[in-house]
Amino acid sequence: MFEGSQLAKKYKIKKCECPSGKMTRFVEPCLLFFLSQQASYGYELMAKLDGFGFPKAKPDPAMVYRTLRYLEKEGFVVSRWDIKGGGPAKRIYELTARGFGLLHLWAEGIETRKKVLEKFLVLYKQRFKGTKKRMKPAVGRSR
Amino acid sequence: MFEGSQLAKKYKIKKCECPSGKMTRFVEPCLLFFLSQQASYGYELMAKLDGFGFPKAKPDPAMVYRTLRYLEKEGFVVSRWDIKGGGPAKRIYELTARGFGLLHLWAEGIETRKKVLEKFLVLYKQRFKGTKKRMKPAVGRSR
DNA sequence: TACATCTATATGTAATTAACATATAGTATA
DNA sequence: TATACTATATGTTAATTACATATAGATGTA
Repeated sequence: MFEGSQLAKKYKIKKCECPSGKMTRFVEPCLLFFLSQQASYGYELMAKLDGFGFPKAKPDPAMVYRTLRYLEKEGFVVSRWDIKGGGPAKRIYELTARGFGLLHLWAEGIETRKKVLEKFLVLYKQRFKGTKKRMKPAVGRSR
Repeated sequence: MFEGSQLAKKYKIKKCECPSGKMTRFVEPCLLFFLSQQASYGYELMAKLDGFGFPKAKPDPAMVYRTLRYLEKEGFVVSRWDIKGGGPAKRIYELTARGFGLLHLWAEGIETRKKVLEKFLVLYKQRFKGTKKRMKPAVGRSR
């Protein structure tokens, strides 16, 4: 996400020191949402995630498949095998009523998250507007 | 964050199953931002975090102190002891030029995160507008 | 037909990050 | 002199992600 960034180069901040591009447990709500649109299976859901504009280039298959199994174990989705179509058998997942409930809950949480990030960005832009983003350390302290 | 939520009750979703209120590594950029305003120390920074509208009620002292030591180890902040003021000695932190760089990098990352969350919410609202948020599972599948 | 490639699902393990618990100690106040 | 508050810090467990690898059917192609 930040590799090759101009800022990272400027301040000699290596990749490993950079803020991670993780979106904590964001795969789960995405899967729930996709399944709320229509039943689907792991491989296809992975492709949808790929086009979602994730920070990380590629979604991890492990995350997708394990999350789906977890959701089924907890009763948020149900699955059945599809051996009709071409290629290897697919495990088709469908969202249950509880699954819809979880999705709505996630949406509330994501709304909150977004607001917190927005608040940060408002304060940040306020603090640095007009500057060249290379402020000297502030002197003195609070109280 | 979701305990006591109407939705959670409605769908019998227990606390432990709920999406976590975590904001991955969000303490770090907040500390950097506060220090970009003025030098400060752990206990005071913790209080500022508290008022930031975090999903979790109280910030974890362990996170704050450990993050500050990490930032110093990596050269993003420098510290000195303050034994003048009342109460126990305080370790005052100041942001370095590299620290400012890291903050700007974080701001870029947070902007990206926010956009991803926004995208999710737009699609979600589009999908469920007008419904009572209790949709029956979709039938049929893709292709 | 043999081989590579694509589709599809799945698990094992290491690394990262957060959460919870606890220790230490100086200062203020009741 | 106990109690609460301020202040910093570390040890350990739990949660979550990242990376590696296994399996296997179907399809294309040399």
